[in-house]
Amino acid sequence: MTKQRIAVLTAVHRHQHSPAENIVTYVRDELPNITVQSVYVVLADLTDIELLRKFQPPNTPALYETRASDNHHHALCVVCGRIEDVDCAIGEAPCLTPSETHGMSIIAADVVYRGICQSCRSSEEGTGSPDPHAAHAAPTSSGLTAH
Amino acid sequence: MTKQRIAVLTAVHRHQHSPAENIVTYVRDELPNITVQSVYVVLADLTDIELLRKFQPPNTPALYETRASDNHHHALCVVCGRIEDVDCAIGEAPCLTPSETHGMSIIAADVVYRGICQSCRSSEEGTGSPDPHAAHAAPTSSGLTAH
DNA sequence: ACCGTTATTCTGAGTCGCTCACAATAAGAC
DNA sequence: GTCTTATTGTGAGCGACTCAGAATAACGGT
Repeated sequence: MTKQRIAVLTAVHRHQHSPAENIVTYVRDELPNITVQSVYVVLADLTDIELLRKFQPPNTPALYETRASDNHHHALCVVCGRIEDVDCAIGEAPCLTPSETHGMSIIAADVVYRGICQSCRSSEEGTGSPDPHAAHAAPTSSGLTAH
Repeated sequence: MTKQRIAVLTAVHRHQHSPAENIVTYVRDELPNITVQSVYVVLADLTDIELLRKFQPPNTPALYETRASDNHHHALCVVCGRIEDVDCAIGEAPCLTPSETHGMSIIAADVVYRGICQSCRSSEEGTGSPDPHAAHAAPTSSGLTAH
């Protein structure tokens, strides 16, 4: 447990669902000389130890969070990219009973809900045709992962 | 509807869950001069039209399949990387009722079941400690996406 | 059939996110 | 306080994909 690891862990703890690149900037507040590669290594190590969980949505760098051991899921706003944690819907192991597993023994199910978050929905109501480009262009006050 | 697009479509149809790179080689049986970039463009176009569906598991290039309109899911063997289609378990829209959506209106749920397929399970039974490295190293007789 | 317009494909370079090999450094054990 | 091992830092490199722009091919009208 080095100071770099603790710094990365607290950075992720404070900024859930952050990509590695953001973690670097957060950690550099404390350790200005830490390198990008070290952060990648530390993130991978902590993920192996299951102190962190890595979440890889499409078209996005991998995001890290500290809720690692419980098997929760994620809701992803397709407009602004916001991500929220979602607990299992149906009991403990929700989607763990697929209809036909082709002989596979299932370990876990990763669920990604795609939807539109409240703020994006209200800002789209005024617009005649919603402009998905605005989402990627300007993450205004709250960045993609800062909420 | 050009011959390139038809060739790509049939290639994906014949080789479900194939990455773009493999599609290139398949298509080149018919159109030896097609370029990698064209295949990428065609795959993106066909995905937009919803003639294809793009599936992006972690640590793997994007895979394409022709079952595009139905919202089915995938089971992924964590040892050999084999992928099987899985229909919805609980009714029509299985995991579409998360416990707390944080104000998001959910459009769809993508589910990835992680497990171990039958052949990997039987080959691991002999081994004292299962060696996950072998998985990435040698996809033995059946390649990662050829099954 | 010919021509023009638009969509599709090709060429070649470039980007992003991440990984690798290896040297330098720091942390814990004796 | 040294020694050994784990952790960081350095710098290059890779895979998968994207982009800008030129060349080509597919329709639609005459």
